[in-house]
Amino acid sequence: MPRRPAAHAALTEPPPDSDPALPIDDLPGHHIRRLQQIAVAVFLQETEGLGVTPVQFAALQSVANAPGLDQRTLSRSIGLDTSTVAGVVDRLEARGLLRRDVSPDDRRARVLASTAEGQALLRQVVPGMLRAQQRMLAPLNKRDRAEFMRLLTILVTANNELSRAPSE
Amino acid sequence: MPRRPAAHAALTEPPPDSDPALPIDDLPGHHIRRLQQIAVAVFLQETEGLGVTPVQFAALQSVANAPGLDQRTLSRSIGLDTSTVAGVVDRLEARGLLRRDVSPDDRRARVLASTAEGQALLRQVVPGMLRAQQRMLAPLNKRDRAEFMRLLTILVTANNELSRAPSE
DNA sequence: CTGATTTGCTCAGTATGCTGACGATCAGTG
DNA sequence: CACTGATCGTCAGCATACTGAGCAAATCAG
Repeated sequence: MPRRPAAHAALTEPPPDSDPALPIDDLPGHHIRRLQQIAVAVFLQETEGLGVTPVQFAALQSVANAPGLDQRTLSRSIGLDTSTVAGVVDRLEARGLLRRDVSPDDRRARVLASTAEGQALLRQVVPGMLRAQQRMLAPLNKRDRAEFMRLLTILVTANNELSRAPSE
Repeated sequence: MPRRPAAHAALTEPPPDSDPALPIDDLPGHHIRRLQQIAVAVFLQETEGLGVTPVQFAALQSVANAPGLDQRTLSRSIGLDTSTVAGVVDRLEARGLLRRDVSPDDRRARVLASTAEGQALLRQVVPGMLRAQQRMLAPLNKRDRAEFMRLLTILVTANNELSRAPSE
Protein backbone atom coordinates (compact mmCIF):
# COMPACT_ATOMS: atom_id res chain seq x y z
CA MET A 1 0.00 0.00 0.00
CA PRO A 2 1.64 3.26 -1.11
CA ARG A 3 0.00 5.28 1.61
CA ARG A 4 3.44 5.86 3.03
CA PRO A 5 4.46 9.53 3.11
CA ALA A 6 7.73 10.61 1.54
CA ALA A 7 10.65 11.22 3.82
CA HIS A 8 10.29 14.96 3.86
CA ALA A 9 6.69 14.67 4.85
CA ALA A 10 7.62 12.23 7.58
CA LEU A 11 9.97 14.84 8.92
CA THR A 12 7.48 17.64 9.07
CA GLU A 13 4.70 15.60 10.59
CA PRO A 14 4.71 13.92 13.98
CA PRO A 15 5.97 10.37 13.71
CA PRO A 16 3.18 7.89 13.10
CA ASP A 17 3.12 4.91 15.40
CA SER A 18 6.18 3.10 14.07
CA ASP A 19 4.06 0.35 12.53
CA PRO A 20 4.54 1.13 8.83
CA ALA A 21 7.95 -0.17 7.89
CA LEU A 22 10.11 2.93 8.16
CA PRO A 23 12.36 3.01 5.10
CA ILE A 24 15.87 4.17 5.78
CA ASP A 25 16.50 4.85 2.10
CA ASP A 26 15.12 8.34 2.11
CA LEU A 27 16.48 9.61 5.38
CA PRO A 28 18.91 12.47 4.84
CA GLY A 29 21.46 10.99 7.21
CA HIS A 30 21.54 7.75 5.30
CA HIS A 31 22.16 9.45 1.98
CA ILE A 32 24.85 11.60 3.49
CA ARG A 33 26.65 8.55 4.79
CA ARG A 34 26.42 6.90 1.39
CA LEU A 35 27.75 9.96 -0.40
CA GLN A 36 30.67 10.11 1.99
CA GLN A 37 31.49 6.47 1.20
CA ILE A 38 31.33 7.26 -2.50
CA ALA A 39 33.52 10.32 -2.13
CA VAL A 40 36.20 8.31 -0.36
CA ALA A 41 36.01 5.49 -2.91
CA VAL A 42 36.37 7.85 -5.88
CA PHE A 43 39.24 9.69 -4.24
CA LEU A 44 41.11 6.44 -3.66
CA GLN A 45 40.47 5.31 -7.23
CA GLU A 46 41.78 8.53 -8.73
CA THR A 47 44.86 8.64 -6.52
CA GLU A 48 45.56 4.93 -6.68
CA GLY A 49 49.11 3.90 -5.96
CA LEU A 50 49.96 7.04 -4.03
CA GLY A 51 48.77 5.60 -0.73
CA VAL A 52 47.03 8.71 0.51
CA THR A 53 43.59 8.90 2.11
CA PRO A 54 41.29 11.92 1.85
CA VAL A 55 41.98 12.92 5.42
CA GLN A 56 45.72 12.54 5.00
CA PHE A 57 45.53 14.75 1.94
CA ALA A 58 43.55 17.38 3.81
CA ALA A 59 46.06 17.36 6.64
CA LEU A 60 49.09 17.45 4.38
CA GLN A 61 47.67 20.21 2.20
CA SER A 62 46.71 22.30 5.21
CA VAL A 63 50.19 21.99 6.65
CA ALA A 64 51.69 22.93 3.31
CA ASN A 65 49.40 25.95 3.16
CA ALA A 66 50.30 27.14 6.64
CA PRO A 67 53.68 25.77 7.75
CA GLY A 68 54.37 26.01 11.45
CA LEU A 69 50.82 25.49 12.62
CA ASP A 70 50.25 23.28 15.64
CA GLN A 71 48.03 20.22 15.84
CA ARG A 72 45.21 22.08 17.55
CA THR A 73 45.05 24.62 14.75
CA LEU A 74 45.26 21.88 12.17
CA SER A 75 42.44 19.96 13.81
CA ARG A 76 40.23 23.05 13.71
CA SER A 77 41.09 23.84 10.12
CA ILE A 78 40.12 20.40 8.84
CA GLY A 79 37.37 19.72 11.37
CA LEU A 80 38.88 16.78 13.15
CA ASP A 81 39.26 15.85 16.77
CA THR A 82 42.76 16.36 18.16
CA SER A 83 43.00 12.70 19.04
CA THR A 84 42.21 11.78 15.46
CA VAL A 85 44.72 14.28 14.16
CA ALA A 86 47.36 12.69 16.34
CA GLY A 87 46.94 9.40 14.49
CA VAL A 88 46.91 11.01 11.06
CA VAL A 89 50.02 13.03 11.81
CA ASP A 90 51.70 9.93 13.20
CA ARG A 91 51.30 8.13 9.90
CA LEU A 92 52.36 11.11 7.81
CA GLU A 93 55.42 11.65 9.97
CA ALA A 94 56.32 7.95 9.82
CA ARG A 95 56.34 8.20 6.02
CA GLY A 96 58.54 11.27 6.14
CA LEU A 97 55.89 13.51 4.62
CA LEU A 98 55.91 16.03 7.43
CA ARG A 99 57.91 17.00 10.49
CA ARG A 100 56.55 17.37 14.02
CA ASP A 101 58.65 19.49 16.36
CA VAL A 102 58.06 20.80 19.83
CA SER A 103 57.19 24.47 19.64
CA PRO A 104 59.80 26.81 21.10
CA ASP A 105 57.03 29.19 22.18
CA ASP A 106 54.82 26.60 23.89
CA ARG A 107 56.36 23.32 24.88
CA ARG A 108 52.94 21.64 24.95
CA ALA A 109 52.42 22.26 21.27
CA ARG A 110 53.86 20.48 18.24
CA VAL A 111 54.47 22.59 15.19
CA LEU A 112 54.06 20.89 11.85
CA ALA A 113 55.78 21.46 8.53
CA SER A 114 55.71 19.49 5.32
CA THR A 115 58.93 17.99 4.00
CA ALA A 116 60.11 18.11 0.40
CA GLU A 117 58.76 14.57 0.00
CA GLY A 118 55.41 15.67 1.36
CA GLN A 119 55.22 18.55 -1.07
CA ALA A 120 56.25 16.31 -3.96
CA LEU A 121 53.56 13.81 -3.05
CA LEU A 122 51.05 16.61 -2.80
CA ARG A 123 51.82 17.68 -6.34
CA GLN A 124 51.22 14.11 -7.47
CA VAL A 125 47.95 13.79 -5.60
CA VAL A 126 46.27 17.06 -6.52
CA PRO A 127 45.28 16.21 -10.12
CA GLY A 128 43.62 12.94 -9.11
CA MET A 129 41.94 14.64 -6.18
CA LEU A 130 40.48 17.26 -8.51
CA ARG A 131 39.32 14.57 -10.92
CA ALA A 132 37.62 12.83 -8.01
CA GLN A 133 35.69 15.97 -7.10
CA GLN A 134 34.53 16.39 -10.68
CA ARG A 135 33.55 12.77 -11.10
CA MET A 136 31.54 12.80 -7.91
CA LEU A 137 29.47 15.77 -9.02
CA ALA A 138 29.32 14.68 -12.66
CA PRO A 139 25.72 13.38 -12.40
CA LEU A 140 24.56 16.96 -11.89
CA ASN A 141 24.49 19.64 -14.53
CA LYS A 142 26.42 22.84 -14.00
CA ARG A 143 23.59 24.73 -12.36
CA ASP A 144 22.69 21.89 -10.01
CA ARG A 145 26.32 21.43 -9.07
CA ALA A 146 26.52 25.02 -7.95
CA GLU A 147 23.21 24.74 -6.14
CA PHE A 148 24.28 21.57 -4.37
CA MET A 149 27.51 23.17 -3.21
CA ARG A 150 25.61 26.22 -2.03
CA LEU A 151 23.20 24.20 0.09
CA LEU A 152 25.95 21.90 1.34
CA THR A 153 27.98 24.87 2.45
CA ILE A 154 25.04 26.37 4.29
CA LEU A 155 24.41 23.14 6.16
CA VAL A 156 28.02 22.66 7.16
CA THR A 157 28.62 26.20 8.31
CA ALA A 158 25.30 26.59 10.09
CA ASN A 159 25.67 23.25 11.86
CA ASN A 160 29.35 23.69 12.45
CA GLU A 161 29.10 23.85 16.22
CA LEU A 162 27.21 20.60 16.50
CA SER A 163 30.21 18.34 16.08
CA ARG A 164 32.99 17.86 18.58
CA ALA A 165 35.51 19.38 16.23
CA PRO A 166 33.99 22.58 14.83
CA SER A 167 35.89 24.10 11.96
CA GLU A 168 37.53 27.44 12.68
CA MET B 1 65.80 14.43 -3.80
CA PRO B 2 65.68 17.89 -5.41
CA ARG B 3 65.92 20.46 -2.73
CA ARG B 4 63.86 23.46 -3.54
CA PRO B 5 62.48 24.07 -7.03
CA ALA B 6 64.51 26.88 -8.44
CA ALA B 7 63.08 29.30 -10.94
CA HIS B 8 64.14 27.22 -13.92
CA ALA B 9 62.39 24.12 -12.55
CA ALA B 10 59.11 25.69 -13.49
CA LEU B 11 60.05 25.21 -17.10
CA THR B 12 60.00 21.44 -16.88
CA GLU B 13 56.85 21.33 -14.80
CA PRO B 14 53.36 22.12 -16.03
CA PRO B 15 51.84 25.35 -14.69
CA PRO B 16 51.66 25.25 -10.89
CA ASP B 17 48.38 23.87 -9.70
CA SER B 18 49.45 23.11 -6.17
CA ASP B 19 51.55 26.15 -5.51
CA PRO B 20 48.87 28.78 -4.81
CA ALA B 21 47.68 27.50 -1.43
CA LEU B 22 44.89 25.15 -2.39
CA PRO B 23 42.11 25.67 0.14
CA ILE B 24 40.43 22.44 1.18
CA ASP B 25 37.44 24.37 2.51
CA ASP B 26 35.60 24.48 -0.76
CA LEU B 27 36.19 20.97 -1.98
CA PRO B 28 32.96 19.01 -2.19
CA GLY B 29 34.51 15.96 -0.55
CA HIS B 30 35.57 17.97 2.47
CA HIS B 31 32.10 19.39 3.01
CA ILE B 32 30.54 15.98 2.60
CA ARG B 33 32.80 14.53 5.24
CA ARG B 34 31.96 17.40 7.59
CA LEU B 35 28.24 16.99 7.07
CA GLN B 36 28.52 13.28 7.79
CA GLN B 37 30.28 14.08 11.06
CA ILE B 38 27.54 16.52 11.93
CA ALA B 39 24.80 14.04 11.06
CA VAL B 40 26.31 11.44 13.36
CA ALA B 41 26.78 13.92 16.17
CA VAL B 42 23.20 15.17 15.99
CA PHE B 43 21.85 11.63 15.84
CA LEU B 44 23.77 10.67 18.97
CA GLN B 45 22.60 13.81 20.76
CA GLU B 46 18.96 13.19 19.99
CA THR B 47 19.11 9.51 20.93
CA GLU B 48 21.34 9.98 23.92
CA GLY B 49 21.20 7.24 26.52
CA LEU B 50 19.87 4.62 24.14
CA GLY B 51 23.33 3.53 23.08
CA VAL B 52 22.58 3.19 19.39
CA THR B 53 24.69 4.46 16.51
CA PRO B 54 23.29 5.55 13.16
CA VAL B 55 24.55 2.42 11.46
CA GLN B 56 23.17 0.17 14.19
CA PHE B 57 19.81 1.88 13.81
CA ALA B 58 19.85 1.38 10.05
CA ALA B 59 20.66 -2.30 10.46
CA LEU B 60 18.09 -2.89 13.17
CA GLN B 61 15.35 -1.04 11.32
CA SER B 62 16.10 -2.91 8.10
CA VAL B 63 15.92 -6.24 9.87
CA ALA B 64 12.65 -5.23 11.48
CA ASN B 65 11.31 -4.22 8.07
CA ALA B 66 12.30 -7.50 6.44
CA PRO B 67 12.67 -10.28 8.99
CA GLY B 68 14.50 -13.35 7.78
CA LEU B 69 16.92 -11.56 5.48
CA ASP B 70 20.53 -12.68 5.45
CA GLN B 71 23.59 -10.57 6.08
CA ARG B 72 24.42 -10.23 2.42
CA THR B 73 20.99 -8.80 1.68
CA LEU B 74 21.23 -6.54 4.70
CA SER B 75 24.61 -5.26 3.61
CA ARG B 76 23.23 -4.37 0.20
CA SER B 77 20.15 -2.70 1.61
CA ILE B 78 22.10 -0.35 3.86
CA GLY B 79 25.14 -0.01 1.61
CA LEU B 80 27.73 -1.56 3.84
CA ASP B 81 30.46 -4.08 3.24
CA THR B 82 29.66 -7.58 4.51
CA SER B 83 32.68 -7.52 6.78
CA THR B 84 31.42 -4.31 8.34
CA VAL B 85 27.94 -5.76 8.73
CA ALA B 86 29.41 -8.71 10.55
CA GLY B 87 30.71 -6.42 13.27
CA VAL B 88 27.50 -4.42 13.51
CA VAL B 89 25.40 -7.57 13.77
CA ASP B 90 27.79 -8.96 16.36
CA ARG B 91 27.16 -6.04 18.64
CA LEU B 92 23.42 -6.02 18.12
CA GLU B 93 23.24 -9.75 18.77
CA ALA B 94 25.38 -9.45 21.89
CA ARG B 95 22.88 -6.92 23.25
CA GLY B 96 19.98 -9.24 22.47
CA LEU B 97 18.47 -6.86 19.94
CA LEU B 98 18.41 -9.39 17.11
CA ARG B 99 18.87 -13.09 16.47
CA ARG B 100 21.29 -14.63 13.97
CA ASP B 101 20.45 -18.17 12.92
CA VAL B 102 21.87 -20.45 10.27
CA SER B 103 19.51 -20.54 7.32
CA PRO B 104 17.83 -23.93 6.78
CA ASP B 105 17.91 -23.32 3.03
CA ASP B 106 21.55 -22.35 2.79
CA ARG B 107 23.91 -23.27 5.57
CA ARG B 108 26.36 -20.55 4.50
CA ALA B 109 23.84 -17.83 5.21
CA ARG B 110 22.68 -16.36 8.54
CA VAL B 111 19.14 -15.19 8.69
CA LEU B 112 18.43 -12.21 10.91
CA ALA B 113 15.35 -11.29 12.91
CA SER B 114 14.78 -8.58 15.48
CA THR B 115 13.84 -9.58 19.01
CA ALA B 116 11.12 -7.98 21.10
CA GLU B 117 13.83 -5.96 22.83
CA GLY B 118 15.12 -4.83 19.49
CA GLN B 119 11.71 -3.67 18.38
CA ALA B 120 11.11 -1.91 21.69
CA LEU B 121 14.42 -0.10 21.34
CA LEU B 122 13.51 0.90 17.80
CA ARG B 123 10.31 2.52 19.01
CA GLN B 124 12.35 4.50 21.51
CA VAL B 125 14.94 5.56 18.95
CA VAL B 126 12.70 6.62 16.07
CA PRO B 127 11.45 9.95 17.49
CA GLY B 128 14.98 11.15 18.28
CA MET B 129 16.20 9.92 14.92
CA LEU B 130 13.52 11.96 13.16
CA ARG B 131 14.34 15.00 15.27
CA ALA B 132 17.95 14.61 14.24
CA GLN B 133 17.04 14.64 10.54
CA GLN B 134 14.98 17.77 11.04
CA ARG B 135 17.64 19.57 13.04
CA MET B 136 20.26 18.80 10.49
CA LEU B 137 18.27 20.32 7.65
CA ALA B 138 16.88 23.14 9.76
CA PRO B 139 19.25 25.79 8.34
CA LEU B 140 17.48 25.42 4.98
CA ASN B 141 14.01 26.64 4.21
CA LYS B 142 11.40 24.21 3.02
CA ARG B 143 12.11 24.61 -0.66
CA ASP B 144 15.86 24.33 -0.25
CA ARG B 145 15.44 21.24 1.91
CA ALA B 146 13.54 19.50 -0.85
CA GLU B 147 16.05 20.67 -3.42
CA PHE B 148 18.96 19.44 -1.34
CA MET B 149 17.38 16.04 -0.91
CA ARG B 150 16.68 15.86 -4.62
CA LEU B 151 20.28 16.59 -5.58
CA LEU B 152 21.64 14.34 -2.84
CA THR B 153 19.51 11.47 -4.06
CA ILE B 154 20.68 11.95 -7.62
CA LEU B 155 24.31 11.86 -6.58
CA VAL B 156 23.93 8.76 -4.44
CA THR B 157 21.95 6.74 -6.95
CA ALA B 158 24.01 7.78 -9.97
CA ASN B 159 27.29 7.08 -8.18
CA ASN B 160 25.99 3.99 -6.45
CA GLU B 161 28.27 1.55 -8.20
CA LEU B 162 31.41 3.43 -7.28
CA SER B 163 31.66 2.10 -3.74
CA ARG B 164 32.46 -1.45 -2.75
CA ALA B 165 29.03 -1.90 -1.25
CA PRO B 166 26.50 -0.63 -3.78
CA SER B 167 23.01 -0.31 -2.42
CA GLU B 168 20.36 -2.76 -3.60
C1' DC C 1 53.99 34.83 43.18
C1' DT C 2 51.05 30.92 43.96
C1' DG C 3 46.96 28.20 43.42
C1' DA C 4 43.30 27.27 40.12
C1' DT C 5 41.98 26.84 35.61
C1' DT C 6 42.70 26.31 30.85
C1' DT C 7 45.02 24.39 27.00
C1' DG C 8 47.76 21.02 23.81
C1' DC C 9 48.50 16.55 23.44
C1' DT C 10 48.38 11.59 24.35
C1' DC C 11 46.31 7.18 25.38
C1' DA C 12 42.75 3.54 26.01
C1' DG C 13 38.56 2.03 24.40
C1' DT C 14 34.74 1.58 21.01
C1' DA C 15 32.60 1.74 16.37
C1' DT C 16 32.62 2.33 11.56
C1' DG C 17 34.46 1.21 6.92
C1' DC C 18 37.60 -0.63 3.72
C1' DT C 19 40.88 -4.56 1.33
C1' DG C 20 42.46 -9.09 0.83
C1' DA C 21 42.59 -13.82 2.14
C1' DC C 22 40.28 -17.76 3.55
C1' DG C 23 36.91 -21.72 4.67
C1' DA C 24 32.49 -23.54 3.90
C1' DT C 25 28.76 -24.31 1.01
C1' DC C 26 25.98 -24.34 -3.01
C1' DA C 27 24.89 -24.73 -8.06
C1' DG C 28 26.01 -26.18 -12.50
C1' DT C 29 28.59 -29.06 -15.73
C1' DG C 30 30.40 -33.16 -17.62
C1' DC D 1 29.43 -38.31 -8.84
C1' DA D 2 33.56 -35.37 -9.13
C1' DC D 3 35.01 -30.71 -10.65
C1' DT D 4 34.53 -25.88 -11.06
C1' DG D 5 33.11 -21.61 -10.03
C1' DA D 6 30.34 -18.47 -7.56
C1' DT D 7 28.49 -17.02 -3.10
C1' DC D 8 28.09 -16.18 2.20
C1' DG D 9 30.50 -15.31 5.98
C1' DT D 10 34.63 -14.59 8.83
C1' DC D 11 39.15 -12.88 9.99
C1' DA D 12 43.35 -9.92 10.01
C1' DG D 13 44.98 -5.51 9.07
C1' DC D 14 44.67 -0.60 8.32
C1' DA D 15 42.59 4.11 8.76
C1' DT D 16 39.25 7.23 10.30
C1' DA D 17 36.37 9.25 14.18
C1' DC D 18 34.54 9.68 18.64
C1' DT D 19 34.51 9.81 24.27
C1' DG D 20 36.77 10.17 28.48
C1' DA D 21 40.81 10.19 31.34
C1' DG D 22 45.01 12.07 32.28
C1' DC D 23 49.61 14.66 32.01
C1' DA D 24 52.34 18.69 31.47
C1' DA D 25 52.75 23.34 30.41
C1' DA D 26 50.82 27.92 30.09
C1' DT D 27 47.75 31.45 31.79
C1' DC D 28 44.93 33.76 34.97
C1' DA D 29 43.22 35.39 39.64
C1' DG D 30 44.01 37.26 43.85
